Amino acid sequence: MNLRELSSKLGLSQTTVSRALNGFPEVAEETRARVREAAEKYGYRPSAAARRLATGQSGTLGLIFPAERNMLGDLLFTEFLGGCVERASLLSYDITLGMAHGSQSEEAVYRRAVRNARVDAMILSSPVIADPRPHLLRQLGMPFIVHGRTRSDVPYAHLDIDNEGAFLAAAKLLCDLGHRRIALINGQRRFNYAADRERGFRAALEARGLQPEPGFICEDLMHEEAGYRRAHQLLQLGAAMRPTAFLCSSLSQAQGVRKACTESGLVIGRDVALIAHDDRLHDFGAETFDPPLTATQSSIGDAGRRVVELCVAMLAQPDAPLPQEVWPVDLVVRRSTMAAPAG
Amino acid sequence: MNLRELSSKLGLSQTTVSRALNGFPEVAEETRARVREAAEKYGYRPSAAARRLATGQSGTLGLIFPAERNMLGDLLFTEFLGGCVERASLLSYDITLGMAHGSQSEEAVYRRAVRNARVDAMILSSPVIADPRPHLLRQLGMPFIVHGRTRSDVPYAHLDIDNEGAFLAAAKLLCDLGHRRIALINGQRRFNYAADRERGFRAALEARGLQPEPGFICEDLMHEEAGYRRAHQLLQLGAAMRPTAFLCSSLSQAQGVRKACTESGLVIGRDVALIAHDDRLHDFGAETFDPPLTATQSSIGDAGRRVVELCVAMLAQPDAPLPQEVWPVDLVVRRSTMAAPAG
DNA sequence: TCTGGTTTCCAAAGCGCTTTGAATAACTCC
DNA sequence: GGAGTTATTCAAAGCGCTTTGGAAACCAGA
Repeated sequence: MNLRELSSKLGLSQTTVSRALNGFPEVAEETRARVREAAEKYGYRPSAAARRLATGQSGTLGLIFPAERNMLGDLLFTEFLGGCVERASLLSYDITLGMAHGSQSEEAVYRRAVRNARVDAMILSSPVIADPRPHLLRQLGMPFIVHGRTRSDVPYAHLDIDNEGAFLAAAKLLCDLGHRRIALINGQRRFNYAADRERGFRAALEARGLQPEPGFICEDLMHEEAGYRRAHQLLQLGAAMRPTAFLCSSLSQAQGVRKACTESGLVIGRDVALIAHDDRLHDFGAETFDPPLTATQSSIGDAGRRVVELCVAMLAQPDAPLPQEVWPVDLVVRRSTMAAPAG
Repeated sequence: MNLRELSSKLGLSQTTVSRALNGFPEVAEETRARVREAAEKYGYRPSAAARRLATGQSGTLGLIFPAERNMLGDLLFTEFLGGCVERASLLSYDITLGMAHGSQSEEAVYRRAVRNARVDAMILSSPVIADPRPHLLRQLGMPFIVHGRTRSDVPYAHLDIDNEGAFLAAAKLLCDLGHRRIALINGQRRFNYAADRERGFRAALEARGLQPEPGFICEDLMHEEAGYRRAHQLLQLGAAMRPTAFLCSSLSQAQGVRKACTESGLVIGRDVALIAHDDRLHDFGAETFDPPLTATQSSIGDAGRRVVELCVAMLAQPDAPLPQEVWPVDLVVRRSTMAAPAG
């Protein structure tokens, strides 16, 4: 059942039927109701392909697999992706995935994706500090939005969380609890979010007149093993030198830290304070940690949903100013933080 | 630059240019070369939308997020998805993702995806034992291929690994090493792959004249914590009763088992034998386990790549018999298995 | 009754490709 | 040299929708 058949059944022109269905104002409400009813009755579904050809819009957003993959990174990506897909389907958009294969450079992947022109816009995730992709896409004329931020000399659409503010607040809290030797177990420094977190961390110490101890700022992957390894090493320093508090970039890292502490006979929330960033993965939250974890938290799934919303809005209003959102991050105090042990 | 412009520049008809570019035989090789060159020179890219409308094919495969999500489940899905996307892009296909949102039933998601008809075929992952989706899609006239198998009264396209054979072989190996008390830490039983593995496990014991001990067959999630919890519980049984060997459905579970063993003062490969299934995630393999793990292994990423190949082949030859592949699974013996301790 | 303004609907022109059915050119073979 | 092939190329008809530029119908006011 296509538009022509439907309109002939109704005794109306294709124009009118099309407009009735798409909510244009110049069709009488009564007619619209009749058309809607008939469309329902005959199970009419407009052809996506035809609409795409006619409008020049594909109704599709593109997302490229991050060039670097690792377990927890994948997990965060999946959660973000899930949010994107969910909201996109609500807005009648598709999400299609691209990926670098073999020897292809990331740039080539983006170029190809744009050339093939099967997407109306792209979503960029995991930007590094000076990410080349915004410049590239801008040059290629492809609308895009970044999940995160990066260095750029021109404005670009983005949604990010206030990583710097979050880690500033978390580190200040630790300082105010009397901690002087605080370790940061961060994500890999070349990613912008990790750089922001480090900056927040440093600023907090500085504001309290402290300096980070040498070796107390670590960058590593987002998994348990990394947290364990880093914490284990730092705890070897002996009671007078080792950190009394840890600030982690992910719950997984925090698990590793806890494990290392336990092995050293230290109890989180009594001997060692621990704060981590919690991305609110759907099956794993700081409140179910043992002990319940003080955390900076922000749902990465919500971010995916919002990114898609913004992206669609951007396409609808190409001349509107580029959306730029930075979400504040909650610091939720639970039982893993306490005053620094005396001495 | 579209087809009309290009062909007028060449002084050829659109037909000829189109055929030259798409490799039809009825165009002279010399003409084809000329056309190719001009296309390259002017950066001509055929419009996907127009092609879709003209051919009725969308050049897109659909994949729906598994209804149930959990960390390792997501990870396996991501790895599979990565394989799909990689191969699809090589074959000039797109992968679009769908997802259940909120109250929508899984069936509704599939129905909607089909109605919207934006995909040529769908890829089904994580089938349960009697999965309703093949029947549904068949009825809706949507081509599909299943990654895994399920109960069905009609043939359907699929690619699976021989889970039953793998666990049969693994369990036999353990029996032949003298183990009598072997525990199976499986995935959730309602998934077909888990049921297959259990069947293989039971068959191996039976073939050796053994019976599974009560409580030694567990089903659980695919993560470390589950492995730890199950193993910990079984190891409480005391030296004469507890398992001397474990067979796990994933490396993550195996990590948990190792942890539980260590806590009980047992060493893998000396006191307790351990075999796990290794899906060959790109950043985590049984050979880097400590100790290197005897494993049944099969790359889930390769499966994704192959599924896409088969799917595309199926679309190209709709009348060919449905592809049905079941891959044998290697059992690689490493250092985590040894003869059962005496007694 | 006529005018000017709304409201409602329509015919037709694309969008850029594939594909059908033919026409033309080039060869072969008697 | 003409009939019968074969190798090339082409014009035109879709694919199913959106959208432009009117046209028809209706209404109130003069």
